[in-house]
Amino acid sequence: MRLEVDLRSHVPIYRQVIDGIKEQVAKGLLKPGDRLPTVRELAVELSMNHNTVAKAYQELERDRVIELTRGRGTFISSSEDIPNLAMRKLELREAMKKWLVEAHHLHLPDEEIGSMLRDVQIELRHTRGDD
Amino acid sequence: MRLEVDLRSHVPIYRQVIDGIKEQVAKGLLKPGDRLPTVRELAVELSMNHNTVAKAYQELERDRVIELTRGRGTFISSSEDIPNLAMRKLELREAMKKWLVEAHHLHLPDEEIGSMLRDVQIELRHTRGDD
Amino acid sequence: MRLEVDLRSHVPIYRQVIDGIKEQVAKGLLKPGDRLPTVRELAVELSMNHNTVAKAYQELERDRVIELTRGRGTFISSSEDIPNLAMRKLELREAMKKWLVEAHHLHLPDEEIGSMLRDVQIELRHTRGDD
Amino acid sequence: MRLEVDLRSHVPIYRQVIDGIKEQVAKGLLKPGDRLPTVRELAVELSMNHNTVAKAYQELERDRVIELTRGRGTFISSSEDIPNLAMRKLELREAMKKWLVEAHHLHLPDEEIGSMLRDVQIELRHTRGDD
DNA sequence: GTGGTCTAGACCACT
DNA sequence: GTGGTCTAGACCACG
Repeated sequence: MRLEVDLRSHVPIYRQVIDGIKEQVAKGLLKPGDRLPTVRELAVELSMNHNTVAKAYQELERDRVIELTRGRGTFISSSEDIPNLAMRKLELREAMKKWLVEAHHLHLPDEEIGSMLRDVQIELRHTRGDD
Repeated sequence: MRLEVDLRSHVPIYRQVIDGIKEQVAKGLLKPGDRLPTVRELAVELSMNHNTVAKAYQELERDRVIELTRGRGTFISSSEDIPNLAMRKLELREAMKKWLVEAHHLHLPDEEIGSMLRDVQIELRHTRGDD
Repeated sequence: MRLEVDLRSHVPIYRQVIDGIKEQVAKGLLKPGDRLPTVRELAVELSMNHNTVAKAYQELERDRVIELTRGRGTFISSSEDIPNLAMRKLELREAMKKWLVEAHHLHLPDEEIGSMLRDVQIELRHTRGDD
Repeated sequence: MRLEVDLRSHVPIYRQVIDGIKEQVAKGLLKPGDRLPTVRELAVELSMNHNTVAKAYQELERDRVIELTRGRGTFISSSEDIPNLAMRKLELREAMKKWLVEAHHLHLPDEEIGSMLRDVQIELRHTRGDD
């Protein structure tokens, strides 16, 4: 499950787990139907409490990224519907504004922002292998 | 000092103050040499604890966005050097990655990402008046 | 036995089986004396563990919806007596209160609640063919 | 805070807390802007762990019923927007269907359904005092 | 003093 | 053996 968790970070651990799994889905390393480790397996693997993993899994389920079933396990969702789409698009715009403001303070020219963005897109796609 | 602070947001208030001021600098509404309200003035204006404003000012000074001079006041910095440039570029890249991962989960096509980028850039520049 | 079971739902599978059969009885698709598949047949048909189906049948028998007779099979009950009637009416009232509270939080006006309720009644009756 | 929690019920405690608070809001006993007890106060009052109350509060915040702010407290929300409205309406319809199926199995005539509906609506409104 | 997170360890319902 | 819930008790960031 190659998840990196930084205990010193101020980002909550369960949040890092969520982000890591979402990233792997975006990269195509995890595909619909794939089974995730059990809550307790992943907890041991990442040396954390199972409640922390469970919290991450529950939020991922709310976002329809995964499907949790008692007694059966956890799977990457194939669901197409996206909860709260409109609100999340607004939040995405706000997030973009924040990093463009930061880029301005770093004196980054637009071309460098564009190329950095393309770089990261390629990094995400590369693993996916569909560029 | 038109700063909008949302108490309902989970983003800490001092962070919202920092982001708000950085955004106004990026937009050109605040220029090098401009004087900022004192900690206590701004605290009253935004109806918040002055410790909160002080914390925001301290972080802005650390980032060389503003300059605090005892007795004279607080001014937008004209300094050209950017502390921790390399590290902050890495963080920017990470922020972009997170953003793109979220965009993927919202099924945002590349064109929409591009147009959103141009939109927000224009929004930031518009106030600045240098497009 | 057109039963729809959603593994993603947090409603236990045996509960979904119970509700599905009760719904078919309410719709008149299953009538007193009709024979149900055996536990194992239904388990195969719905691709689930036979323990799960057995648990559903047991609860249905407790509620006198079906009758299990060893060796002969399982039939929709023609019994008129309703176990725990008083208690179940109280529970029904509680359930109604819960969805009225939810309706309030969705800002649904009373007329919409009423029309939604009539809609569902018609949906149930329609299959029954006695409107 | 007159919340009744039944430890013997199979409904999770945090869920009972959520439902209880939603009911009080629907009844008008809690109004926008009203302050709720702190997580720890309510935990003591209801003799449960503060984590359980926190979980309830967090879900209530996700549904925009309340607003949580670190260091300030918890308040009934005045927000008008309802997350996931469409999906929740569908769930409400499903709840009604289940309810009507159960009512059929209890041989409840339509008139009794209607009168029960009015009864419960009045019970909810009565405390609110706007009938 | 507020809510947020985390751990350790327990018990339960479901498959 | 799966996930879900709960308690007890700790520490942290925020205002």
